Amino acid sequence: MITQEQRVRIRRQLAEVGLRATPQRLLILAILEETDEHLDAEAIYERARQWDAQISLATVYRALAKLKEAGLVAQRYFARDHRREYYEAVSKGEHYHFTCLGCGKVIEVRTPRIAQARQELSEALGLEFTHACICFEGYCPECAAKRRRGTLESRAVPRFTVGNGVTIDD
Amino acid sequence: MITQEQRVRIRRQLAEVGLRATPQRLLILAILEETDEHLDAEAIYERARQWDAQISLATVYRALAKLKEAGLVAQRYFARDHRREYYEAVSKGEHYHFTCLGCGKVIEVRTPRIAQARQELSEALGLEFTHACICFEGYCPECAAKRRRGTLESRAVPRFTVGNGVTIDD
DNA sequence: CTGTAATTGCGAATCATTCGCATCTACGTG
DNA sequence: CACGTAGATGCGAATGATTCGCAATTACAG
Ligand SMILES: [Mn+2]
Ligand SMILES: [Mn+2]
Ligand SMILES: [Zn+2]
Ligand SMILES: [Zn+2]
Repeated sequence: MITQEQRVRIRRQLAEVGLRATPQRLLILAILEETDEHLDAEAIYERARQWDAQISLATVYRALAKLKEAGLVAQRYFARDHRREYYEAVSKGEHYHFTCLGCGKVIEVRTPRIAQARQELSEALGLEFTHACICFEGYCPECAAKRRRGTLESRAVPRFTVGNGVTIDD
Repeated sequence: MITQEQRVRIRRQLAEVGLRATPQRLLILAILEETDEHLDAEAIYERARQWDAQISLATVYRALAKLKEAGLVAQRYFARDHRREYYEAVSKGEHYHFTCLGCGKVIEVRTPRIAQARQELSEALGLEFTHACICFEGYCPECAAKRRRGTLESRAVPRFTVGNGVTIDD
């Protein structure tokens, strides 16, 4: 499932940021780079186990912390549950997330407004931004319609699959 | 400390949103409305105890959940620790937060760009926004300067006091 | 090939928040 | 202004994602 050239590329990425290329880290990074979903530690652990039956959940957590610190993966929070952390490869590019409270779908969105806000606030106040945690929530078009009609089952379990991205340009 | 007219006003606010006016809720709302800080459940509990020695931490949590649901208080997350929830009265108005990773100070900022992003994304995608969790982090001017000079003690404990707000207008 | 600091796996610990349950109470009704 | 009841409270125990301690292993610079 993990090609040789993928392995080589990831190995190089790790070297570039000064992280030891352990098989666990290679695996975790490969998992995150080949999916379009947003995974939490548990889900990554489940997938990793299929390749390395011995890997430990604590290792997954520690690897994610290192990869995040090194800028190779991004940690995200979705909707109301900020106790559970999700991860995705930063190679997917800068974007934000909208979570549907009806069906749990996560829609990736792109807009220059956030960067613009950072820029303006930075100039006005001398602040030095390093990070912004942005998460939107509400209802996707389908669930919004159902809700207006009163056909939305009140507490759909958030499944956090990923929807189509859209770009607002400047 | 809680004036008679304050009590009456809060009682009316609760009635308007259909919540029973229990003394615990009155107290918690009064505490949140008279401070400029952002308090977590524990901090609210400590302050509330000075007026009602019997109040329970669980009640503080349940009251905050109701008050939030009713739109009287807002829940916030700051910087990296999204496991701890902070609260403030919504009567303070719409604004966002920047947390300094050096000194822990929270600076309130106002910018129309977020609402603009919501508006544009809403039109482009048919999304119905109900909420946005926005938190910025980085370094305040003082800590940024220290950091460039290498004089910033690496791990200042976040204290989450509040700094001056600033408005970027449209 | 070697030495060493970094990493791993395992299980136990954390700790903010939520729950269960028996007891109260706010408040609409007659 | 009692009454009845849905809704609140206080207490302590449970939850559950994440973190830690420690002994054994391993990546990799020299
Ligand atoms: Mn994403
Ligand atoms: Mn604030
Ligand atoms: Zn939906
Ligand atoms: Zn600072």
